[in-house]
Amino acid sequence: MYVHIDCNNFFVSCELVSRPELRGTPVVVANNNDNNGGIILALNQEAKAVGLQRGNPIFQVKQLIEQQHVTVIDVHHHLYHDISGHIMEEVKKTEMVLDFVQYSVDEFFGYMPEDDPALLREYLQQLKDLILRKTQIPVSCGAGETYTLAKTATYFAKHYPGYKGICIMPADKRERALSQVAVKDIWGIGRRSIKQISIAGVKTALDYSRQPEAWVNRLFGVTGLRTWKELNGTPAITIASHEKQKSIMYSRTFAHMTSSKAVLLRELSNYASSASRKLREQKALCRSVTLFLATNRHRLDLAQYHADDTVKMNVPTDDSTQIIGAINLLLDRIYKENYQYKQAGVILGDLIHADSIQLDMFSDNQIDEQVRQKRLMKAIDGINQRFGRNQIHFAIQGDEADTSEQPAGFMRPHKVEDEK
DNA sequence: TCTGGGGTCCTAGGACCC
DNA sequence: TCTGGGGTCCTAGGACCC
Repeated sequence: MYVHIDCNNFFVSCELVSRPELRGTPVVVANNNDNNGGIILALNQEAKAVGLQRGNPIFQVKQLIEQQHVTVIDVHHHLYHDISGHIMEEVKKTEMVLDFVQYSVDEFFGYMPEDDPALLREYLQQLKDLILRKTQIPVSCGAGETYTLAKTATYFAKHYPGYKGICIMPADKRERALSQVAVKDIWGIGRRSIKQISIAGVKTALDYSRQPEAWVNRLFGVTGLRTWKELNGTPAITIASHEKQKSIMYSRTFAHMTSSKAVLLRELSNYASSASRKLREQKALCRSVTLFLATNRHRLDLAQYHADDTVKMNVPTDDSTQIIGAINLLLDRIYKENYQYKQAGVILGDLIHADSIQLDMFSDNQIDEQVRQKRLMKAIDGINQRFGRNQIHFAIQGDEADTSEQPAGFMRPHKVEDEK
């Protein structure tokens, strides 16, 4: 059967690893917390119990947070990325799950060549225990005949305490289970489709699965059809592995708006640097670099401007120097003065696996140059891994480069010249 | 005046997911 | 005052080709 593993309240669970004293108290993770801005990105059961919800803007629930003594923690995306990778490794090492792939930062899919519900439950319990022991992250697990059914099983595991975090949904229990899932809770049926679905009197996942194929196809196209097949026990969805990822994005909403080109360039150079590092981690190369800028869409009193542009790379690259260079060029092309920018980002697209590059396409000089650059990138990544993120970086990234993960007591270099 | 029948590739926008 | 940061796939329409 297909299996699905979902981390519980993932961002908060990650933060609680280093702050165990907060266990049992309401905790939320939010972005741009220092500015009192931002929204709730994740929360634990205790925080849900006092009435908070994912997506609440902090300023709207300020009072509730103070009254209920809720701890608000700033988001640390790379911590979650690292812990996620750790879980991935630990599960892979057991060799209990085939085709184990990461679906999102807190979710995994795989396949277990086993039909017996009792045995499956036992295996998943072993994995759940292992993950908790090795990473201190609690997870919920589901198993079913397809990815969609496995994920639905996890939904039961999370919502009904009786399952104790693990739910197996064999074929003979499928219809009964689906009759208890509202159609809005089906994976693949979004908000926009719900209206049309309710008009037809479809209320549960079972109702949906029993609609005629032609009806599903007409209203929701091939994607709706795939979900329909999966609910009926026929695998129709593939989960792409990490190696086949098609783009890498790095973007941020600023705590404070800026119209300064210099500030944007510094920020974007940092994003380009982080995105390039991710690229190298995945052993991938990009063939296009995109930059986008946006003003604050909530500020209707201010002039609005959204822009993006892309450059194609002549030679596929994972080189920070080249990617930062492209960003420089793109910013020149789309930057306009007199706008208050709130958000900006970098997208590396058209990814290919590094092995597939053909070196003999280039002249000897280019190969020399490429080899030198590769060594440089490797050295930079090595130093940063050892001494802390962004300890060594490009001058254009500025001295305010992300310092959030530096080991305590380690001094940053003061002069840009030193870093060369 | 009348204006084919095929194909590919690219892009923008929409819908979905976490 | 203050409203996230990632991703995927599908479709329609335009440019271009024979």
